[in-house]
Amino acid sequence: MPDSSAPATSTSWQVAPSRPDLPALEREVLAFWREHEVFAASVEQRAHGPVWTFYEGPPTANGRPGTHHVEARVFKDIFPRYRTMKGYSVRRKGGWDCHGLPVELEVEKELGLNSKAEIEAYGIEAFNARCRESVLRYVDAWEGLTDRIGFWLDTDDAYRTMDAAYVDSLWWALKQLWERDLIFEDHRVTPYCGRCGTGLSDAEVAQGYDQVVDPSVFVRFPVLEGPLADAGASLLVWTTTPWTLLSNTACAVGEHVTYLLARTSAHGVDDELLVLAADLADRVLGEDAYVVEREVALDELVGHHYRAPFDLVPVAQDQRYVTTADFVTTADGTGIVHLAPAFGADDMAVGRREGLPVVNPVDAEGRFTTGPWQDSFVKDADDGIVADLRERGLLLAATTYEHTYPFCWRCERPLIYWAKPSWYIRTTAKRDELLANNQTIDWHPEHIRDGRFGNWLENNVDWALSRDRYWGTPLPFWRCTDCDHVEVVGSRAELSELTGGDQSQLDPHRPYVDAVTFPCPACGSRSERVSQVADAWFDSGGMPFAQWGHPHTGQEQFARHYPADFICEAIDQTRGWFYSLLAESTLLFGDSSYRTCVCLGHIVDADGRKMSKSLGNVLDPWELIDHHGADAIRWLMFAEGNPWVNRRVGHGPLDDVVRRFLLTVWNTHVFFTTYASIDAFDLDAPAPPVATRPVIDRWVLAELAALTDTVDAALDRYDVSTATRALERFVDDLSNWYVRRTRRRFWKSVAEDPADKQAAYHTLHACLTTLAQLLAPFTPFLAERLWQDLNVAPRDSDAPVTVSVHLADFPEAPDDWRDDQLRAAMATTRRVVELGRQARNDAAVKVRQPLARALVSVPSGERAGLANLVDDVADELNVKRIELSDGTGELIERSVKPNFRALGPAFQQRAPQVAGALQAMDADDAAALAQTLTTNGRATVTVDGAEVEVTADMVEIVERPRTGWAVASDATVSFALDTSLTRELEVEGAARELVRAVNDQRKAAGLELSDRIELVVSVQPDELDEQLAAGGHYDAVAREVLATQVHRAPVADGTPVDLGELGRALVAIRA
RNA sequence: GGGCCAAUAGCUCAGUCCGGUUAGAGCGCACCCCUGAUAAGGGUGAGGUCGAUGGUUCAAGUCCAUCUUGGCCCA
Repeated sequence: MPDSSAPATSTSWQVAPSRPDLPALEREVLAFWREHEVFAASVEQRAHGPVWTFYEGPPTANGRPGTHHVEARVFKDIFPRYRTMKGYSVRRKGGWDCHGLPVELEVEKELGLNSKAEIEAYGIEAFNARCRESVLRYVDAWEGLTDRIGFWLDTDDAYRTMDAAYVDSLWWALKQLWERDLIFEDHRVTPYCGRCGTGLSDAEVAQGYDQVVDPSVFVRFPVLEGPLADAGASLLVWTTTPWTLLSNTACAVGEHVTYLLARTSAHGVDDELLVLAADLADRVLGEDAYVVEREVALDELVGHHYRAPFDLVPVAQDQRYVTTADFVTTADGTGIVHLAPAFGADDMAVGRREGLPVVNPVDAEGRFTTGPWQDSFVKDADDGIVADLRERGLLLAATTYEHTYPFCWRCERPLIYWAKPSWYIRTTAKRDELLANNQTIDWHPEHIRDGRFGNWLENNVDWALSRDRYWGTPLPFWRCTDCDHVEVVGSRAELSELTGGDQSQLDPHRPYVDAVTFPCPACGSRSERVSQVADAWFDSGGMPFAQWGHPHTGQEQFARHYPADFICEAIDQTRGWFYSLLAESTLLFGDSSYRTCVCLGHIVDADGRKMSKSLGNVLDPWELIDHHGADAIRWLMFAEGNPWVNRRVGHGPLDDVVRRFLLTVWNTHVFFTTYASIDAFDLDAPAPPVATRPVIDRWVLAELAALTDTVDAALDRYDVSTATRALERFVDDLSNWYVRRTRRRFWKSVAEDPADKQAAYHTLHACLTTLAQLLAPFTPFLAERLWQDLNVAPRDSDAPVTVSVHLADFPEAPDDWRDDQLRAAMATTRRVVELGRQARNDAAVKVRQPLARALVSVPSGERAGLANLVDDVADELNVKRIELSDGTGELIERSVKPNFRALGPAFQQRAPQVAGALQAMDADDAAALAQTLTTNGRATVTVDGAEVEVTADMVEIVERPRTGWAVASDATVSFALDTSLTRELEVEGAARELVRAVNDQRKAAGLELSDRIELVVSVQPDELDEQLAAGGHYDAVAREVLATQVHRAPVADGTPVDLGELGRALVAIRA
């Protein structure tokens, strides 16, 4: 890297190495950024620009970052970089999510602890200290990776959800919610491990499902009221958890289920009457083993009481009645569902609606607290319970049922669903606002809004806020031990007032905060903090205000940075951070805390499989970066597929990116710096006005202008796919058309045409510098290196030196670059060249062999544009003269191609017939039609005996050469090549052959591009030698191969050159 | 069981919002060309029932309905 602190001189072109070590190059760039504090400067420079806000969704730093984290982090980087270059003030405050069960579990594992009891025995103070330490342990690893992938994030200024000021803010928020009556306490059914004494998170439960065989029992619940009772009927109820029958408080039927009264003697009781779902009677009672007495209407069931199988736990008999629930189906069981609100989330929901009691005879270890099975683990009591039911004649049948059931991932014991007292946020009260605010968010992809996220909001349930854990934001709820008055504390300052002591230095974590008590404001008795901590999602959802300590501190920052213009996370955050952010901002501030949200898909391996430890296909991001470089990974993430579908990452795809894209950019760059260095190209030399430059220069600048517009517009709407596709396309155009076509302008000597050479240098330089700017948000390392090498810093001492591309503005193309007509014309030209190559190939005539002429036909609309570019076609194809058909020549045959877009609407049902008639025209008719359309703009055509009128836009006249030449055509363009050779052409071809041979030798001899040589050549037969000399071809060869002298003399050590039928030569070079 | 997404060449993906008559690219494969960007470049070829069925339409990869398969989320 050139030392950019020293002003570059006009001749100090650093020649880029042709085989770059991209990771090493990136490390140099990182050092450069560090040394010049480029990140800070890029923010500082825009300090007075309009504010554009990004919120960092805080990762949990208690484990090493993986490749999937790289994905999110490069997307979090690209848009802030882009906005910064567009002049916005973009602060990138980092953040770390510090609390939560995963952290605790990690520490438990380290300490060998297995239950809450063991944690408490170990001591909450020491345990939480370990948690704090554990969270910070990997911050270094995260910061290292963040830095290495070029994610510019201010980690020095990062917020941490465990900081006291952050917790203070959350307390404020909770107090706000409490004062608005949006917080309440109720029972919550959670998956629970009795042995570990802890509830499990959904994620934990998800990893512990197993196939089990459970009891499947059908139980009679005698009806106590109404005609069914008079007839002696029983409800038939099914369960796979007999132990919950002790807590039965109601039964549920489905509103859309048909029930019937069945009479059967097949199950141990003669002539008994049972109520069950019609659809299930065959399956449960056995086909032909019952008779249908009648259908049972829903209102014969709903509201009627029954006798529950157990009465061990006191329940008002009034509670045991039938109600409805929408989750009742006829997929399993009997269509009548037994409800035990303490042990099922659905049951609890119905129970809450009906005001049913929570009957819970089970202790925190999962054992019965009462009855004959007291002290048994509930699942172990199932057999006894079933036996008891059988004895009492209540059991109709007992079989087994195989299904998946959750187990504790830690101790492998079956989980139970168990009601615990919990604190809730009443989000359901604000459901309509949540839905309305969701509509204001610009989702990418769009379908998240009304799909996954919208549906989730539609079915909103109250947010279960509390966790019975240790390492989290303690709920600031103090409850009076006497009168149960709850006081919610909004900050440590408030706590100071309440306690009458200074709590400003209090660590607001357990156990310290648990020790703080104060006199109950209601009765003066003693208030103690409730034991729970907050769901860690509440922490991260509060980051818009809590990261600044708002409202206790940082109110201005909060006002300046609320809401976020942009957030970005993987799609699994819909119910996580995306929700907690929206819920908290809606409840607290009434709006959404983010305007745009980009949801990313997941990263999968090169074979499309999920990365998992068990498959052994987890990719260490460092391994990928060290091998391919960060830019390669970044480009892969941006360019490969859609951001929101799963993307494949691996060595193969990364190799591809490097070869196909990064090295193509690099090779072009190498090409430029190589020649700029040889020629000591002076950037300060006045650039020829664009309008005066050769057409190929104007073309590439027109493409560059279009590219700039495309990338700008795409990034503005968060569309990286369009942007990367356009960039790949341009790089290919630049490398494989512009440079290919202009190569010789760089290596020919300055004296030949100084202005042309200046134009070429300035044009390619503009392309590369603009490309560097456009690439800066995508591949910041490569872009920086290009920028540095290209000496873009102005050298007159007054101008400020733009030391980094990341301090530059996002490019805007000057108007004099734009030329869409030229772009279209060049597209046609390239198509013509393609066909020309095909024609040469088919005729087996080498491109080195000059040919006299070719005839080209294109649609009339493209003729004018192509006319300006035929020289390029001639040169590229090594044809002396390209004749462009003017549509009238004898050699042209015409046919008609219908344009359905215009024909369809005009002729409707008859369109196919009209099209058919047009296509069927012979060459003469087509020529006549073309003539009429050209003069009148309309013409009549006979279709099925009737005349119809067609207009010029309905047909395309296609021309094809009518020669015996080598022809290649596509739908609308034809290329006919005259392959006949004259002696002159053959001799010229021989000269070209010599040039190639000499250049081969130059290369073999390891000569530099600019080294001069002397050439010794001996051509046989003499006649050919004479003709080469007479035609001036030896002079031409000398110019091409930089030979100062050409000796036509015998060479003993010469290399033979086969000139085909013309003869042969021996050549040798002398340095 | 519900919701969302996906399905186009051997592989990875564009194209679908806004319908238009030879469905593209890259990689891979085969053959050929080029040889001063060369770990490149160019040409040709093989390879497609655009997941299935039905519908709308003059016209469907594209719009509608149903279904199949896979993925994610929820239950």
